[in-house]
Amino acid sequence: MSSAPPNPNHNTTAVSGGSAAAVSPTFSPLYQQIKALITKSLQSGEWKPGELIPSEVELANRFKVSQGTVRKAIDELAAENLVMRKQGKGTFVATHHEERAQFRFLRLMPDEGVPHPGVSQFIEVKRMRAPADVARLLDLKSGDAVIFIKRVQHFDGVPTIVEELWLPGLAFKGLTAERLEEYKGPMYGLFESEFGTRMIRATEKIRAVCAAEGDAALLKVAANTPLLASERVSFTYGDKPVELRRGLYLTERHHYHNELN
Amino acid sequence: MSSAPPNPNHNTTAVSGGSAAAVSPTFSPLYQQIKALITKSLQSGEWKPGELIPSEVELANRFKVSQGTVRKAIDELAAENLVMRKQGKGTFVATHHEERAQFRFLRLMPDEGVPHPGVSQFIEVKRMRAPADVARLLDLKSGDAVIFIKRVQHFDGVPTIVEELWLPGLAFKGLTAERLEEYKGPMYGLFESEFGTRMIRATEKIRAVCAAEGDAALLKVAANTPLLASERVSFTYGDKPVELRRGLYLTERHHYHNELN
DNA sequence: AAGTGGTCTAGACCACTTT
DNA sequence: AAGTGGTCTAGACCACTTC
Repeated sequence: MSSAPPNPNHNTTAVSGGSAAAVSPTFSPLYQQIKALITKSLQSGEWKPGELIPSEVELANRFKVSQGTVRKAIDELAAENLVMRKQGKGTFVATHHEERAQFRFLRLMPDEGVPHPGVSQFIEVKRMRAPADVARLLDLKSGDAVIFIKRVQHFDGVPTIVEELWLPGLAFKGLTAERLEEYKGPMYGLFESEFGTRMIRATEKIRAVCAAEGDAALLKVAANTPLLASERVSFTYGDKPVELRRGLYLTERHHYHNELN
Repeated sequence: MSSAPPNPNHNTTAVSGGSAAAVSPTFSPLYQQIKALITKSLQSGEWKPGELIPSEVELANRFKVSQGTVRKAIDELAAENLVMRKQGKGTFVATHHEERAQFRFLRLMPDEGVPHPGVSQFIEVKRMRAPADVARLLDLKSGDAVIFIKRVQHFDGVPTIVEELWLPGLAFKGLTAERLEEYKGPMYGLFESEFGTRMIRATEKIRAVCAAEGDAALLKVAANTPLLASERVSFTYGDKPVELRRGLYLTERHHYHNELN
């Protein structure tokens, strides 16, 4: 048989995405363009958390590139925990409804034994106007509507975390104390399923502080007990901040675990 | 011209490494075997930190595999920060003598401004016998010789970190207070250059504690000031623990920064 | 011009899962 | 048997660096 002609389809041209809109004139590698297109479909909800995305072969046909190029794009998405590959089955959209995803953001581990989910006690849930510092971190305007949540988390019956959360009011319309109370599982699962907002990345600042009287009472410890103070900002697709969480961790029977690579 | 015959060189056979000793009968993917061979050369010091390793083409010839397979092996080593690729130049053994490597393990950042290296004040350097807890973490026997170092680090003239280190005596023979004092730059650079021990990974446990009187005095703060307590174990090739570091961080003008992905 | 890593393609076969 | 991701090969050209 005769060989296929060499195909000089190189990266000075943007991908021609079937009938999709032409890609804007960025001249990044093809696989990065493909990655961006797939990310767009994830963001738009075309493929929902937990679902199977099209196979590599199908995506390669759709985008008119080789399977290897699609593979490299998906490899990076898998490395960023946006999708999960399962040999023989396919590639799935990542979800917070997973054993493994549970402890990706909460790094507080028990000194003894294996980590297991805590029990939430909601102290306060209300709508309010964003203070300046909250607005800045969430990329909102000062005074924009936000939802404020305060809760205590118990592990083995011991109150261990007291935390305050701020969420953009617009994206979390309809989030009430009742919804929170009745929901089983981690809050990120609720945010993902009910509000279509998936946290994919976060930055955290940690300090040591002394427990103020109110927080000490909630944690049932003496005032001035040393606590870990964490300020975490979580981001969804497009590096958009969508949650501010300020937590106080009691580290007498727990520690914050980190891997440095 | 005639085409080259398809080459059914598949992964049920171990790599035949030229004149090197035959690989033990593990049946992992070829690129993992190549990765292990390259790691071995890194560990043995065949290529030293900062040096250029052989090109992908040369390694492919040496190991009798395709360039793509070598590439995949090196890709993973680069992701683990064992080597660094530079387009057009080659692949280099990672080193702690690098701007970028400086803040890979020390995550304490100033609240304002950019991070810059601290100034060390050595309090104590001595040889001693490993207490049980230190021995356990360093994978030594209780009573084995270790080197103990206590120092304070100052940032902008402000004492901010007091830390104690334990190193296996065997690997760090000849490490004295004088060597430490005269050495410019981060300790990991010294360990790498002078003792051939390169830290490649670490695990850290963090808690909040109250400053004891001695530590408070060193940091020039009131006793009972809340401090971040970090216990870090660093590992070299082969997941061998080679450093235990217990630090107390003053987090009044600094914070511990973490990225959650 | 030559050498390096970076991208892209095409095709083969393997390992795993489902039908 | 068919479909999926996983591995491996071979060859082409690009981008960057050095000579």
